[in-house]
This record gives sequence, C-alpha cells and structure tokens, in this order.
Amino acid sequence: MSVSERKVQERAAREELILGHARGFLLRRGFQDWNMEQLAGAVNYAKGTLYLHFESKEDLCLAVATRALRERADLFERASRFTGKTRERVRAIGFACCEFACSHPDYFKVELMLKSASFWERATETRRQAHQMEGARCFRLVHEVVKEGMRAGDLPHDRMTSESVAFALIAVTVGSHIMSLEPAMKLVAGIDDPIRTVRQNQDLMCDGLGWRPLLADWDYSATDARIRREIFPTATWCDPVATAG
Amino acid sequence: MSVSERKVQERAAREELILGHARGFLLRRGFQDWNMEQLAGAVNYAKGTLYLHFESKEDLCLAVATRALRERADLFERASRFTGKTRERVRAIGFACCEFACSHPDYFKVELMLKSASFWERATETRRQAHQMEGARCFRLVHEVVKEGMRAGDLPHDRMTSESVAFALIAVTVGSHIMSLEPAMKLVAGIDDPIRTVRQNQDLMCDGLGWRPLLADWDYSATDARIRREIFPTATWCDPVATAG
DNA sequence: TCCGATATTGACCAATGGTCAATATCGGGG
DNA sequence: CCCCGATATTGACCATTGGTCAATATCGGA
Repeated sequence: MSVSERKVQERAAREELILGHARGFLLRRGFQDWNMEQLAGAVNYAKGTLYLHFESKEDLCLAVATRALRERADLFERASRFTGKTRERVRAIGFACCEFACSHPDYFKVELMLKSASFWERATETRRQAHQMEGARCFRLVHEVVKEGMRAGDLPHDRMTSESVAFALIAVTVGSHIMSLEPAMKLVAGIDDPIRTVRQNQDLMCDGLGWRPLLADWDYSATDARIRREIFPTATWCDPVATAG
Repeated sequence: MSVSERKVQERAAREELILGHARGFLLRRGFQDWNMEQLAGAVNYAKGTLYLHFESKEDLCLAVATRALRERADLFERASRFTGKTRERVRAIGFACCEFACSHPDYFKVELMLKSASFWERATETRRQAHQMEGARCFRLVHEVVKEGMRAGDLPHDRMTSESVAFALIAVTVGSHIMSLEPAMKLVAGIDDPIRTVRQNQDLMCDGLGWRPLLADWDYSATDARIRREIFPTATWCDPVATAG
C-alpha cells in the first residue's frame, strides 16, 4: 500500500471515529448540550481537526443522520427481497422500519432536528444530496412494492396513484414513531409498546387502502415469523405475535 | 381603572407584542437565524426587557408555540360541536386541523423544534405545563368523538382501545403534515396539494379503522360543505370537493 | 417640586462555533 | 542518520449571542 493510500485510509478511519462519537453525543444529549471542543476531546484530536472533515457542526450532524438513514435504506432493501403476497412484502418493509427504530433509538428525534431551523442550509451541498438520496431510496423501495401490489390486483389502483399510497404508508409510520417519542402522549394514549403501535397503525392504513389480503383474512403472525426467520434472524426486538385483531 | 390594574394590562399588551413579533421571526427564520437583540429592536424595547417576560429564548418560543396550539385546540372544540354521524363529527375535527394548518403555515415546523434537542428543559415549568395542557385538550377532543363512535356502534370497539384509535388518527395527521413540509418528498411523491393529501390519509385511516359509513358509502363532500357552512364559514382554504374516491 | 419606588436599559460576561498562523510530524533523498 | 520541504495538526484567538445586573430613567403620590 502506498503512502497516499494509507493516508486516505487513515483519514476515513478518523472520520468514522468522529462520526461514531458524534452519534453518541447526538442521541444522548441532542444538538445543543455538547460542543465541538468536547467532541474533539472525546476523540483525542483538536477542534480544528474536526473542521478538516466537516464544514460546521450542522454538517457533521447531518453526516451522522445520513449514515443512519443509509442503514435504514439497507434494511428496506433486504426486506424488499422477501417473497410472498404483495401485502406480505410491504409488511416486511414495515418490519424493517421497526427493526431500524429499535437498533437506533431516538433516531427520529435526530431526523426531526434536520427538518427544523436553519439546519439544512448550514451543511455542505454534497452532504445534503447524500441525505436526500438515501431518503429517496427508502421511498423508492416502498413505492416498488406498492406498484407490484397494484399490478397484482391486490391493491386498488383507480383511486390513488402509487406515489400517494407510498406516501400514506410512510406518513403513518413516521407520524406514529414521532408521536410515540413524546412521553406525555404515550401516557395519555396509553401506549406501552411504541413499536407494536407503529405496526398496528401500518396495518390499519393497509386495510384502509384495501390492500388484500386484509388483516382479518390472513394469518399475518405467520408472515411475521417468516420475515423474522428469512430476513432478520438477528432482529433485536421481540414481538412474534400479530399486532392487531 | 387603578394604576396597578393599568400596569398589569400594559404588561400583558407588551407580552402580546413580543409574542407576535417572535412568531413572525420563528415562522420566517426558524430558531437560529435571529437573536434576542434583533427581536428587542423590532418591538422597540431593550433586550433586558424581554427577559422580564421570558426566562430564555426557548421559553419565549415555547410560549409562541403554545399560543398557536391553543388556537388549534379552540378550533377542535368548535369542530366537535358539529352534529351528525360520528364519522362526520371526527371529519369536522380533521377539517379544523387543516383549517389551522392553513392559517398557521409552518406551524408544524415549530412544533418539531420543541421535540428536538434540549429545548424543552430550558423553558419554565409553567410554560411546559401550559403546552402539555393544550396538547392534551386536542387529544381529548378527538378521543371524545372516538368514544361516541364506539358507543354508537359506528366504530368497532373490540379490537382497539379508544385511546389507540385516537392516537392512530393523530399520528396519520401529524405524519402527513410533517412529511408534506419536505419539498423533496412533495416532489418525489407527486404531492401538489398537501392539505388534500392530509385529508385523504385521514379518510384512509378511518376506513382502515372500519368507521362507518365508509368513504364509499356516504357523500362526504356534502358533509364537507355542511362543515364549512355551519362551523367554519370563514375558512381560509378552498377544497369543496371530496378528497378521495 | 421633590422623593422613593418601580421600570427600563444596554454595557458587560461567559460560552461556543469557527479560523488560521504557528508548530509538529512525516517521508524521501543525500 | 540527518535534513528539509511538504503536509498535517493544533489551540490561541475572534465574532456572535444568550443572559445578567448595576446604573439610569420614569412614574405617581404627597
């Protein structure tokens, strides 16, 4: 390996190191309750060195978020290789989403941060695009299954566009995750298991869309077991039972 | 009017003035892109005066958000006085939510800000409670209609608790609003009218919940017209047609 | 008009994101 | 093994800004 190759690799390794620590800071303390000096201390480099990798604190945090979003898209991709009825396949993606949420607790809080304030515009154009690309990947993977559902005749295609259907599924999922974050809401709505709630709401939306077989007409707990066995054998959460009904 | 009474009134008026300008700043520039000095200048007072009313910038912004949330709850309350079938009544609340979203563009962005970072803990306990109270009011108003729907037999009550149903409706609504904020998402999902999309998704969720009469079995465009006429005659948005189907 | 009380102010402080001249390290050639 | 130019790293420094409080202005009653 040449010297310059090694340098590149070392640089990449350091970037990983920084991102890893920044992720911990972000998840544990949000955006405000830590500063670049502290992060520099944690990775044993000077503050200036951080700025050799990232243009601003926001830029760095966006990079953290994008890395997580890429993992999410990767899980979606794995899930979309699941075979079966189209509604089973979209269910696998829903499963992937929950798998992700479990292994990245509070990720949605970080994602919310991105949408707020002047965050976006303080990041590099490159990183903005990278984030959008991973987001688009997630959408596309859902969208593909929706289109298959329509082609197969499992899902009505005369009322809504496939894009609107994908959007509805994503909206109910994200909305459920976000609302579950709030302790007060969990209390007032009597939510003990947020993940279960998310999946239940996904089921309701699929039924509302008329995606067959409807919840009542199929043993989706068996589907879940198969998803777990075939796609996510190392799933970090436990909910082998059907989610609603 | 005594001197002290006048003082109190003047103080309240000034607080309103500050909150009004802060609202403009927040909606137009987010949280970061303005400072307390600028806000003080805008209302023609010194910075220190702002801190006679609010403990911190976050405290001030939370107060702005709570004022908006109160308006939202007020609209929900008006809407819940609508008469008709229970699904028509919950539809009126959905209508109110959209009416609110239209008259408070970008409100959800502000609401997101509250959930993120160390925002919450930098505000006064009093203001935190005020916000939670208005949030709980919104939930309760939806919950009441859900319970009525169950009592009336319009909505199955054996599968889900009334709280879970209310949560599902709120989650799909908030999720749709939030996802609609993102320009990239609007583009990729082909959303031209965000409000129409929100209402459509609410319809889908109600159908999924089995809330009768289902969308296909009732002329909800007539209901919308009646809601508009009886409850929101001055509605600031225009969508007199049915939203799905 | 004067005085004590109250209200308002803006200079000041501390914290922190971001910069860059100074310094340390590296690696190849002699 | 040493030396030197190139490159990498550093942390003192700067500007901004949220927040404080002693100094000042205003008020209202006697």
